[in-house]
Amino acid sequence: MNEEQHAIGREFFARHPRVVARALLGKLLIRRLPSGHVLSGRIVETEAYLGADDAAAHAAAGKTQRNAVLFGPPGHAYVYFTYGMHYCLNVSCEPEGRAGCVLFRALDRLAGIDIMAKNRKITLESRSTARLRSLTSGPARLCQAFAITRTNDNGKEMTSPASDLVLMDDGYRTKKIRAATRIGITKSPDLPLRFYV
DNA sequence: ATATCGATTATCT
DNA sequence: GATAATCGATATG
Repeated sequence: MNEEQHAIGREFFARHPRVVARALLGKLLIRRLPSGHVLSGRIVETEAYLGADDAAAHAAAGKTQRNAVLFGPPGHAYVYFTYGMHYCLNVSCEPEGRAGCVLFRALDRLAGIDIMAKNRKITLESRSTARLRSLTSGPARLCQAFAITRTNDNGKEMTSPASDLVLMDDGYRTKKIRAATRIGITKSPDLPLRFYV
């Protein structure tokens, strides 16, 4: 554990999702498993989802049971289930009472690669780059690799070093960040709210 | 490498 | 009853 490494505080997330999505690139997602194993990955792709002014956002039509976390305090996990089989992870943004979040779309795997492969049910006998990349490239893939589910993780505090799902800053700075339109949405497709390294 | 398609169910209209 | 912030398989170039 690097001594420069620290959990990112709640204030970081109490901002506009567009700002947070960009700022999260290069940060670490850490997962502590009940077994004691630790998984980690560096964030390389995110998307921002806003509130009432963003038709593609789950929060667009107001608060429901499903999206309640988005209206709560910043820095908490919003995990939703979609397409009948996939989970996706977001972190809540904006001050409490206002909706917004950042979707995690891809990570560069760091620690715990063999466990990620097991969680993904992927064989790594040939450690091809494509095979390794497929562990955590995609919002539902990274959730499966990190064993993130709605029942276990929705609403979880992600700013406490003691949490088993934490965001950390280790001082790494990304080189070039690019912006583009978001993927897989039909409603507000033209907003440049996707960020990647 | 790119395109198309089926899977499978919680959530909302 | 329709849709979905996706993925993996299959087909084709």
